[in-house]
Amino acid sequence: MAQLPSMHRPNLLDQLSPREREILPLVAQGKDNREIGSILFISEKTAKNYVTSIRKKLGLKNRTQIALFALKEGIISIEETFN
Amino acid sequence: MAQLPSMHRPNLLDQLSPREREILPLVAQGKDNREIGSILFISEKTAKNYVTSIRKKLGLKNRTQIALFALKEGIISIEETFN
DNA sequence: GCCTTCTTTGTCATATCATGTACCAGAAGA
DNA sequence: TCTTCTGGTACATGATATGACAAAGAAGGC
Repeated sequence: MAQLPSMHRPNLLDQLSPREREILPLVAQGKDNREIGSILFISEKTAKNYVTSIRKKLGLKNRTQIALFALKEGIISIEETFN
Repeated sequence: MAQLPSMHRPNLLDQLSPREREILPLVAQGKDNREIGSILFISEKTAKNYVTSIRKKLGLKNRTQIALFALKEGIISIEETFN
């Protein structure tokens, strides 16, 4: 049986702060830390900290897995990625 | 109108060598170079080189974009990723 | 068939840059 | 007080740029 994107397990996404939920789709679209920083007007270092925090909270190994997670959860659709 | 995964543009995938086509889905599943190396019994360095070559041939910036590309093209499905 | 010549492929290496890991700390606000 | 947002340092690991070389195959002429 299929899993609807909106019905998560005990809700990993709720563990993310509002700002982290802003970062997540940008990572998932294939953007690097420098790009994320300039989009949100924060430093690359801060962007990096958010990505690390997201990754740890979601229990993932790298930012590619963050992207795949976001797609699985329906946070972004494949059409809204890079090009 | 929707685009079928099997009808590519002038076929980017044909530019990839057989070995590169083996590497591509592994990248797309969120695996790092060390994992790819041990799966294919080659060194991490060699895996690294293949990923670079794939990325350049496909005109992408990083391995997250490789993953997103592979999903768009239907080379892998979201279900066959990491966990 | 045999001998070049060119190209592709697969392999590994070194060097540099990006990302990840592990913290810390101040400001602002609920 | 507690969380969130922000930026930072220091170091480890992963990713990217580039070079190199051997093996194998295609293509052609002799």
